[in-house]
This record gives sequence, structure tokens and C-alpha cells, in this order.
Amino acid sequence: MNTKRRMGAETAKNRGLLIEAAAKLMVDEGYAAVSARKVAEKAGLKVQLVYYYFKDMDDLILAVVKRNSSKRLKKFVRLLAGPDPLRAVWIMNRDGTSAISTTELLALANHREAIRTEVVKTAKEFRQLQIEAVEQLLVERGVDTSEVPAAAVVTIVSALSRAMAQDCALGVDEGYEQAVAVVERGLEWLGKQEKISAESAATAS
Amino acid sequence: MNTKRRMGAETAKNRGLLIEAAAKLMVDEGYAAVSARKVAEKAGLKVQLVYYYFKDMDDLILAVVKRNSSKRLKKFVRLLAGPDPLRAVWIMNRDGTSAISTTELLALANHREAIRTEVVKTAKEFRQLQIEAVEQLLVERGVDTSEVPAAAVVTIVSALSRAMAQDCALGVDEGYEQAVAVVERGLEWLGKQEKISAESAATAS
DNA sequence: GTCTATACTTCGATAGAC
DNA sequence: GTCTATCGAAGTATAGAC
Repeated sequence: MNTKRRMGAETAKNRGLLIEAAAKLMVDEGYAAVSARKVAEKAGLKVQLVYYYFKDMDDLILAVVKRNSSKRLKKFVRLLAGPDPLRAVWIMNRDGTSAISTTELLALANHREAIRTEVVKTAKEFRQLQIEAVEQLLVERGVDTSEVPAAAVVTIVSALSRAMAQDCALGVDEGYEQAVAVVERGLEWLGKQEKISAESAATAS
Repeated sequence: MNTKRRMGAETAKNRGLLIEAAAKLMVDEGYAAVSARKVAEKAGLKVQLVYYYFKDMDDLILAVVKRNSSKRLKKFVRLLAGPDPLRAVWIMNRDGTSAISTTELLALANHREAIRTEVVKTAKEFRQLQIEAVEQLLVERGVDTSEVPAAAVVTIVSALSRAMAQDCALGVDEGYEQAVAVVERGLEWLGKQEKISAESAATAS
């Protein structure tokens, strides 16, 4: 079963171009459209380069997943550094492109072992990060985390963020604005708490 | 562009078998696996029958979507007839199979015009039904619907239901149980309200 | 309503020359 | 690192006989 094929370095420029092209294809036309030929064409390269840089198509898709994850992680730590980590969770998936990309990845993960493993692994890492940040926030705000655990809050807010973005991207917008308003109000409730404790901190110092 | 192909009746038994097989394939292996050959094989029929009963593959997929919708509608009106329509919204998408099927349909809808049209149309019809039922519930419970409109509640609860089922089906279960508990508590709050008004109704009569 | 036969396209993957 | 050449498998779709 051993192939005599050689393989290109991970740092090669064309490898990046192929990943980029595959990611774009996935969002624009769906994962079924991510074929070696189409990817190569979109990248302006020959088909065989796909097989020079990647073991097979699953390997390419996996590279796309990892690229997405690291992009999202970067964006996320930036948002987490701000004053409201829970709002960061809420903001993360709200643009149309990432909604479509997430849906596609989810569908893929449901049916391909290797991809599920990777998606689940990074999803858990993300959630852990989020839980830690929000845990701290809730404690600071005096929320009873035995009644409303940080894990629950994060799960709920990220579920809302993702599903509502999906609806919106599709065009199912009944109640969308109103639901956003309700969620925002909930987030602002924590924002106000922050101001209060900021004031009392100023008084105390 | 006109074809001389004939087409089978909508009531034919084998047509139903093909739809059934396609639906199963979609859940088990993803929409990309729904090819004429595989569908026919799974149904125990010859490939050409697919093209006798359906104009093309999109036509078959569309039939699957419609079959799903009518199944879901049936289940939903049954649940809606119960005492807690909001819980019906929450319960609807919570099994693993429908979570996967929904994800797959969503991905398809993002990329194929004809399918998006159908999916959006029925999604809006569903939501309208839900909003009306919940509107009534909220008014009965004395909730201020100018602050928390029924449309927002339905959007939020159905988003939660869908996204959490997706996570669960995939195996991302951090905080899942706890989040379910929090949501359930929220739903019970309305349940208790109901009991109170039921008691006062009993007293009044 | 179902079959045989067929045409054409696209796909994944590999070997080996340059 | 990139190219030519090539396989076999699987896909969509149609025409026409039974």
C-alpha cells in the first residue's frame, strides 16, 4: 500500500494557495465542489500539485480545517482580551461567511472520521478557553455559578450565535432583529454590572 | 432543450422507495453521497428508474426536502396541541438524526437555489406557526411582549434547540447537560406560571 | 413501468520524465 | 517543484426496446 510519491514542504507558497482556493470553494459551492481539479484551477495551478502537497483530498480538507481554526483562534484571543469575553463568544460567528463555512464543516465532520476528530478537538479547546474567561467574569459580577455555570452560559451563547447566523445567512429573518435585541440586553446586563463594580473599585482605591 | 423522457406518477410505490433511500443516504453519508447510482442501489432498483421518476438529481433532493417537511409538520402540530407550545419548539430538533439531517439540508440550501427557496419557505411557515402559538402563551402568562416579543422567544429557543443538538451529535458535550438544565429551568418557569393560573382558574370556577 | 445500451464528463490517484 | 501521460471508477443523463 506504500506509494512512491514524494511530498512538498508545509511552508511552500503554492501549498498555501491550494488551501486558500479549497477554503473559498467550500464556502462558495459546498464541500462536494472541493475536487482536486477545481481547487487547482482556482489556484491557477496544475492538478498534480494537489497530490504533491497533499496525501489525498481528505488531507487537503484537513489542512483547510486547521487553517480556519488558527485564523479563528487569533481573532478570538484578540476579542477575549477586551472587557467583555461573553460578548466575544456572541460576536465570533456572526458574519455570513463563517456561518456558511461552519455549516459546511459541521456536515463534513458528521460523515468523515478524520475531520470529525479535528473539528471536535479544536471545538473543545475553544470552549475550554471561553469557559475559563466567562467563569472569571461571572464570579466578578457576583453571579451564582452553581445555579448558572459558566459552561452553560458559554454553550448557550455560542449556540445562539451560530444558529442565528445560519438563519440570517439563509434568509430566514423572522424575529431575527428582535431576538438579537433580547440577547444584547442580556449581555448589557453584565456590562452594567461591570460599570457598577468599576465605580465601587474607584471608590475603594 | 426539451427531453423526450417520460415521467412516473407521484403516487408510485418505487418513487417513495427512492425518496426514502435518498433521505437515508443523506443522513448516513452526507449530501455528496446522494448519487443516482447509490440511491438506486440502496432502494434495490436500477439506476434509470431515478430518471424515470425525477427530472434530475435536484428534483430528487427537493422531494426529500418536502417529505421531511411534511413529516416534521405532522410531529409538530401534535406537540403544539399539548399544553406547552414553547417546549414543543425546544423538543422538535433534539434527536441526533434530525440534527444531522438539518445540517445537511442547511449546507445544501446555502449552495443550491431551488433547495434554498423550498427550505426558506417552509422554515418561515413553521416559524409563523410557532410564533402564533407562543404569542398566545406569553400573553396568558402575563409576559410583556413589547419587551420580549414572541418572535424573539421562538427564534432564540429554536436556535438553541438546533445548535445544541448539532454539538451533541458531534460529540462536543462540554457544558451540554448544564445548558440543558438552564434552558429547562427557563421553560419550567412558564410551566409554573401555568399551574398557578390553572389553580386560580379552578378557584374562580 | 422497467430494462439494455450507450455517450459523455468528472473524479481520485499514480508513475516517471524534465 | 512541476510537467505529460494515463488508469479505472463513478457520476449525470438520454434513447429506445420489451
